[in-house]
Amino acid sequence: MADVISPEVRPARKADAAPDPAQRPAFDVIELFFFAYRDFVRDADEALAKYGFGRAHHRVLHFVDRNPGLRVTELLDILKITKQSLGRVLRELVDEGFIVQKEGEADRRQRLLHVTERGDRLARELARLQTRRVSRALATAGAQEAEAVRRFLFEIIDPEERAKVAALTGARPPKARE
Amino acid sequence: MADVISPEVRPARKADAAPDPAQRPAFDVIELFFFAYRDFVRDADEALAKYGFGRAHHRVLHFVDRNPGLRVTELLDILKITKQSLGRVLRELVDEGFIVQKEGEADRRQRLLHVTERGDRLARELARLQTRRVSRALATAGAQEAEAVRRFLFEIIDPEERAKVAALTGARPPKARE
DNA sequence: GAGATTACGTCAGCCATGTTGACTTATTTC
DNA sequence: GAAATAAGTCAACATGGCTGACGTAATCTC
Repeated sequence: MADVISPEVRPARKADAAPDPAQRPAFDVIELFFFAYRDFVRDADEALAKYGFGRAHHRVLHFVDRNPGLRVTELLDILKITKQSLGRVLRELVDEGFIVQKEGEADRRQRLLHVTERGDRLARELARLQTRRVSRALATAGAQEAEAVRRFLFEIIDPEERAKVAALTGARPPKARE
Repeated sequence: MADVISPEVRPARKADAAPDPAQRPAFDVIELFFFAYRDFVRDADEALAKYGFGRAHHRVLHFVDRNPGLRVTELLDILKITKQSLGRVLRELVDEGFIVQKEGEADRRQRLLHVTERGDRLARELARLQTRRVSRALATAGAQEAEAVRRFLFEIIDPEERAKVAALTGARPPKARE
């Protein structure tokens, strides 16, 4: 391999110091976010592997556990994936007895999603693992700092999505903090 | 489909209120983290699509841009993926002229990674998009609150990884805050 | 009551990005 | 000179996204 060394080289590094601090790239937060998320999902991934499940199953199980009677359409809107993608993982969760679908009483087209006892156990075990990590990370934070973390995460979310997320998580509604 | 309604139903919801608040599941933070990350990567994903690139390319480009002369082994350790996975993505970035590899001077086995002018431009454009989102989210936060966010993200990371991340991001070193 | 719409499911095929395992080449280290 | 290291590559496979096209049952609307 003779052409490994290319004549085209990287220009000298630009100084990180831009005039306006708001315009200086937030490299630190960007990278921390990447590393934090990478490790955040790891606990659950390992636990899920025992069941032959993946991250996609976790998400479905989690939101169904937290929102019993959830409609399929609502779940699609939460996860922002297609019906076909959801279909696969949902079928597996139903087949393995973690989720059941109950016909809607008012609207019999609906297949309202509920976890089984088994599904509830797994969902809570996964939540426990992630809670342990979150609790440790917030252990040294005061109430105000913990609230600052929640607010930061909330405001990273697309503005049009916030009302929905607030309703789901119990976070304060958007714009309600002035 | 006659067996939609299963006899197995979900048990009555357990109250969220556990005795010890540290043991109560941190559903809010868990869910906010999921939604925040989902939207955080979206800006860049859209920009990358124009080049036929994906998230994997972004990660490589980002860390090479930030760490000129990075060794392949180091990059693998940062991304926590296999050599084969990286290989594909890296080859594409090299082929399209975003990254060049330079033989190490001290150790000629090394293929030190550098971005090209073009790679630098794209990396910075992507960083700009994510910085915009981060800046908005931190706009109402004070210095102490912004620091609380960084600390939270840092402490979500696996303890054994923190020293490395601190070195990369310039975050304060682990345990250095007492 | 007929027709449009909605809720849900499914078949088929494709793509991006991860994995394991085996092996090669060049170079450095001991 | 042998062993270890840095990097690359081939092949095969899994997961979880996607699009497009359809089907069925139920509800809504006029």
